[in-house]
Amino acid sequence: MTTPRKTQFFAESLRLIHDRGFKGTTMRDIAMKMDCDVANLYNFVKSKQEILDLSLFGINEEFHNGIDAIIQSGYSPIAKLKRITQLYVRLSFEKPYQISLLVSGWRHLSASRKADFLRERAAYESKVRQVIEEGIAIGEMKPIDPILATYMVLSAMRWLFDKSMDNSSALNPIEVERQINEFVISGIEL
Amino acid sequence: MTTPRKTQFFAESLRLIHDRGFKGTTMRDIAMKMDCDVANLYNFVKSKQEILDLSLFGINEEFHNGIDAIIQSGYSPIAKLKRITQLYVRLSFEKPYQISLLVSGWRHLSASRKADFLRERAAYESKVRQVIEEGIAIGEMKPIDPILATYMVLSAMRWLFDKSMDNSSALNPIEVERQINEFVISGIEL
DNA sequence: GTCTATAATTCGATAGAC
DNA sequence: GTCTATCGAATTATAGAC
Repeated sequence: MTTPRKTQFFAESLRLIHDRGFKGTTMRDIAMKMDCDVANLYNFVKSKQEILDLSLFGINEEFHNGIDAIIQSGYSPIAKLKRITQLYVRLSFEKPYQISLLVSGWRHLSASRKADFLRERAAYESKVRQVIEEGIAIGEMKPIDPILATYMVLSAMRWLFDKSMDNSSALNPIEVERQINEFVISGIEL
Repeated sequence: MTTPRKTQFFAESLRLIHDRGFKGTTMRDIAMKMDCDVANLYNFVKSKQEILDLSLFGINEEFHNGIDAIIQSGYSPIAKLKRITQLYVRLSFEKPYQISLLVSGWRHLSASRKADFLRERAAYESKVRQVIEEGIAIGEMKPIDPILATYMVLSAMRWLFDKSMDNSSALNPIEVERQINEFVISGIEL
């Protein structure tokens, strides 16, 4: 069951985890934000670790589903790449604190869950790489190293989640998406 | 005084801090790697926090000095940008664990030192932005948003330190630098 | 769902002998 | 520089009453 209180619990937790890191965020910190006692938090999760697990694999699945839908579409490699950046930009604006987990928070997963995450991440990086390889093969893209290109394309957007939660920057999602796509595509299009 | 033992202390500390995070790394963890007792570590620093402070502001100064030398040179904006990526790539290979601090470890600085760091970071981002603005002004670069361009250019390299410490990837620094520069410049050159 | 109280562990740091 | 020993504080998590 998802209650408003539970929703607030995850929202406050993720904000704190982003600001102070997972280990640097205590259950007391979260309880303070929730204005309740520490013991209450265990109504929502059975451990602190579970906050990270549920949040991280939630956004992970959402991202993977989006990628898979794009990969399986009939679009050209360039069009697919544009849709992938579009997906990443949208998620960075809508769920910046979850994206933060995909970028850096995953390090604090348990050893077993971390192995799961890294395996899945390698899998979707491989999917993006195959799009680029296909683009090169059909002459749509430059003969760039597909592995490096994958890292550069995905990494070029990894500042966005951090700025989108900064109210002082006031970015326009539409304009940001347009400019990121132009930059990325210019760097890779033949 | 810098002894071999002290050098090892910082090396082991930085590796652990990268893998487990600053809060997730304990003085006991470091002592274990050093094969000595916890108390010995306080011969090298007066607190755990000082490990982060010294390491982070050390690499920070090195990076800033490099940027400043490039900015003050007589090169064209495009050439300056190439040299900046060259500097970033070189440091990512030579000192990946320190670069990791610049990318994410800075969050665990004390409030006062964190403010210092963020001020200096904004200053050098501004310097890079001015190079791009000049490049646009003289018609060397596309009329891209200079702020977004700065973030994209710098961010496009932020995966590198992480891969360079991964022995299984075996990247060639020269080739990586060439491809990153080609990607970045293609994305921004008119 | 909320609270009080507390168990059990782990942490950074210090004192003082050698 | 190295060690033993330990302090005081902070942490996650649980038990049990309301």
